[in-house]
Parts: sequence; C-alpha cells; structure tokens
Amino acid sequence: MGVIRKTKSIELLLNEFKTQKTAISTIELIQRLNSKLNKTTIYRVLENLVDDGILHTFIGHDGIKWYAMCTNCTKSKHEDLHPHFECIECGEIDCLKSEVIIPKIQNRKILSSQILIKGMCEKCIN
Amino acid sequence: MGVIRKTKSIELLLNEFKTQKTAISTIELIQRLNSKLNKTTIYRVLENLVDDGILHTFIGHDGIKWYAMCTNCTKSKHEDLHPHFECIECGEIDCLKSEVIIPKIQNRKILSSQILIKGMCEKCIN
DNA sequence: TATTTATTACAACTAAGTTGCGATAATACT
DNA sequence: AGTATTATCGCAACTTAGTTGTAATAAATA
Repeated sequence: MGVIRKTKSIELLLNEFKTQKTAISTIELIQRLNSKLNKTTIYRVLENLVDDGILHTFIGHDGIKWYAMCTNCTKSKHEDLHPHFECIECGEIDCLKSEVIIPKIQNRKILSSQILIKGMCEKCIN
Repeated sequence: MGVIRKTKSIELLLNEFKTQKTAISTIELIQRLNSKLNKTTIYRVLENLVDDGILHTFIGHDGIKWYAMCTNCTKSKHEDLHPHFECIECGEIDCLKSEVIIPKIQNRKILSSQILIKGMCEKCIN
C-alpha cells in the first residue's frame, strides 16, 4: 500500500538505515527497536517502505529477511537487482554496485535474480 | 554426521529425487511422505544426505529450504555452486548447468555464492 | 476543533524448523 | 541364528520468523 502518513515508526525505522549503510535483518530491527515499536508495526512499515521504493528486501543465507536502502528505485519500479555480499565472519551484508551478468538460457525467460555472495569483508579479511 | 545405515527413510527420500529431477522443498517432501515418515526424520535424513554430498540445499525466494541431487559432489567437498532457476508460474526449481561468473571484488574474499534466477520455464513459456 | 481513517499495539495464531528422549531396527559380534 | 550395540526414528513439546484480526491511537484534512 505504501506510506501515506509521516509517523514516528517510519522515522525511527528510516533512521536505522541512515546511520547504517549496510543491510539490516528484521530480527535485528525488532531487537533494536523493541522498546519503541511493536514487531507487527516493524513488519508492516518495512513492507510499506518497499512498496514505495525506499527500501528493498532479500533473503539471507539462513532464510531470514533483510532490508536495505534503495538507491535508484521508484514506487513503480525496483531497480535494486544488484548482488548482496554477506561476510561469514561478522555477518554483515551490504549491497554491491558491480553487476553480475546472467547469461541467457534457451527456452526460458529470465525476469529477475537474487544473488548472494558469501565471503570475507574488508574489515574481517585482515 | 552423514549416513551410516541403509534405512527405509533414506530409500524413500532418495526415491523422490530419483523420480523427479528438479528440486523439492522440505514442506513438499513432508506432505508427500507424511503417512510414511515423521517430519523430524525427514529434516534429519536430508541433512545427512547433504553431509554425504548426495543432495545439496538452498533457500527459495520465500525463504524455505529446497533440496536437489548433487552431480559432482563428495563427502568432503560440495561442488554444486551452480545457479537455480525458479519458475514464477509453476513454482518448479531446477539446477542450471551454466555457470555465472562472479567478478572479483577489491579487498574482499569471495568464498561461495547463491544465485536464484526467477522467470518462466520451458513448459510455462508457451 | 471535530472528523476521518491510516497507522499502531496487542494478543493470538501459523508455519518452518529444532530438541530431547524413549522406542525401534540396522549392523556387528559371538 | 541369537544377542548386543548403537544409529536411526517417532513423538511431543518447543522455538523462531512472520501473519492476522481488532480495538485504540494519532496524522491529516475539513
């Protein structure tokens, strides 16, 4: 449905993404904001922000949902089809600028792709 | 821990993957075998078969676990790092032979990747 | 300020997956 | 073959992520 009214919940949630550039999981957000927001609210606001092209969502390696800021999305089109990078050491996930080329496949129509790369991030590699 | 004894449960589960070449989700397997096997057994046997390099597992777009036969894996090394293709029409997921090249990223060490391509499969495109 | 209705909190629920443990059955041993 | 060992299984109870219904609250509008 998207965001219609400016509320404290939206402000609080967006603030988390402004102070942290990497992706944040729903459970992390619920833990951080548990004294201020109900988890149902968090789930619903996140969904609204995705509908508005402000956040994008993807599934981490363990099957839980993550959210991150969009850079070039609009309400009608999500452009954030970039790969995500998950550090096996610190667990942080961030968005990669670099595009991954999906080769065409005979007799199939490719519509989108989810790419999760696992490895060691800059901080943890040393 | 891997498989040590040959049991009816293992036979029943492997039989599902012999008669169907595409991936199967845990919930699908639980539904199919619910009169013959307990869900705990299914979860545990699947895990053992992954440890033995017989099956490989990955997360579908909705965050649930899928399993498919390995082609070139051993107990010590899983080689099945190929992309998976999920049809948005029929929901079927299969393994793709074609490799997707992940470009090197500065200051990061890439260890593995999960690639889920969504689109229309051969059957559903027509 | 009053009215409208989007948004929120709460409780109760669902669905996927896990854990502990006694019972069962595959394999090894004599 | 009969028995002992222990991997495996089934059951119940639990955990965890996420959803639904609804009454109360609070933005936006008139």
